[in-house]
Amino acid sequence: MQTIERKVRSREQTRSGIISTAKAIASQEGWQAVSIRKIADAIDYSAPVVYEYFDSKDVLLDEIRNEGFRYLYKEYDRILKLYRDPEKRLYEISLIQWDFARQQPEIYQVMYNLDGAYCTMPVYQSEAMQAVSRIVEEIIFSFIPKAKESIKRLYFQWWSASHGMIMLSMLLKDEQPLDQSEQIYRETMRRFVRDLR
Amino acid sequence: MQTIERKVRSREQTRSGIISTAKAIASQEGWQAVSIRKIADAIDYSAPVVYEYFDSKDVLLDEIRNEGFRYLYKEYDRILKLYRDPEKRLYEISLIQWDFARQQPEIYQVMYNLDGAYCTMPVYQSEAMQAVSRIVEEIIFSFIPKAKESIKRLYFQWWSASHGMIMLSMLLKDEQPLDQSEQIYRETMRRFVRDLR
DNA sequence: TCAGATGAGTTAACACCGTTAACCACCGAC
DNA sequence: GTCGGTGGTTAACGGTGTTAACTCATCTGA
Repeated sequence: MQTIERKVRSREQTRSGIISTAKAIASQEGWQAVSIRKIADAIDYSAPVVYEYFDSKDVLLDEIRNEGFRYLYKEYDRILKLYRDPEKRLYEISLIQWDFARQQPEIYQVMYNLDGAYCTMPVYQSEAMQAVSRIVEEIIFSFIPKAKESIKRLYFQWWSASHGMIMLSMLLKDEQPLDQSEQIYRETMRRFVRDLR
Repeated sequence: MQTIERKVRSREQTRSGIISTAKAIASQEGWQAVSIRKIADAIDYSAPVVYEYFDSKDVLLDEIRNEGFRYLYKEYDRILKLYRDPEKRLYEISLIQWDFARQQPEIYQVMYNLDGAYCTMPVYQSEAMQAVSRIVEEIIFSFIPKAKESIKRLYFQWWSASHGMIMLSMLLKDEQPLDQSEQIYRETMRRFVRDLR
């Protein structure tokens, strides 16, 4: 008789298999092409087993989205340990945001409901997203200790600047090479951080 | 026998009927809920007649998107006639962008493939979008006459700043009131325009 | 006036989608 | 040896975009 751990491990394996094939399909054919049946086929199961792991397609997408935010959190945390200067920290975090969107665009898409990816759950209610927000807000605070409202405002501006340019770069990538966009992005974020002083 | 004009007019009426009910459904239930059959029902036809007017759902969405860009173009043009100062012009255009996104979010969504709206045709190939780009680039040029590359770069930065903040404001509208976001938006765009000097 | 063409609109179908109910076969326990 | 649960299946429901085939009225030309 297989131990209970063994069963749990196997469950977690197929669960992460569902997630990673969903991401794989999205990466190759776009989120619009991701369907429960296609995922099930890819992992050699019938469609209903997917529902043993995720109540709906929506919560599957939500899980992938949260995975994305958790990944970002981890990376931001790494930067926190790597540098002490708040200016440097915020700039490096901006770069991570760029690299993430560039290397895993599907995840970035589902995080912001971009390009056919559509997840009903509101982003701002995601615990993982709030953790990410908190970490950046803390950096900004250590930078210029102001009232909470001001910090929120500055974070909103930083987020907008970063996300806006990333989104537009992806949108125009066939017109304006990504390397060029990256250069402008770096300069813009550097300027933003500098002007914070 | 009804004249040929009469027939053409009727055709154009049902055509614009299709477009406006698509927008109406999107406005009330989101783009995800927009289906050919639902549109057909609303205009008291069967589904296939929609295909007499639009080859596919995709080109219907593309038409709505282009309508959006044409509207923006018209508004920008109005500003051009209203003010002569390039600084004022660019700032006013930024405000139009905001009002447009706020008053007709469905259109804004389909223009940028946001929130479940998904149109395959690439935006940057839209003639209407390019006209909008040109008009803003010309304003920036009259501002600071530089090489074409620099203008494109500045336009990209302006567009990013505006679009990024608009998108995030919509995303966070239940957390951060839109009026507050608008205030920050105005200040940010004002600063952008000022720093251009 | 009557046959034929035209064209607007329909129904029915195909293949897919998310989701759920019903079922089946196996495997450990008593 | 029979029972219950567990992991998996098939089949179905209502919906999607899209197309082929059909109907039927109206207009055209002889």
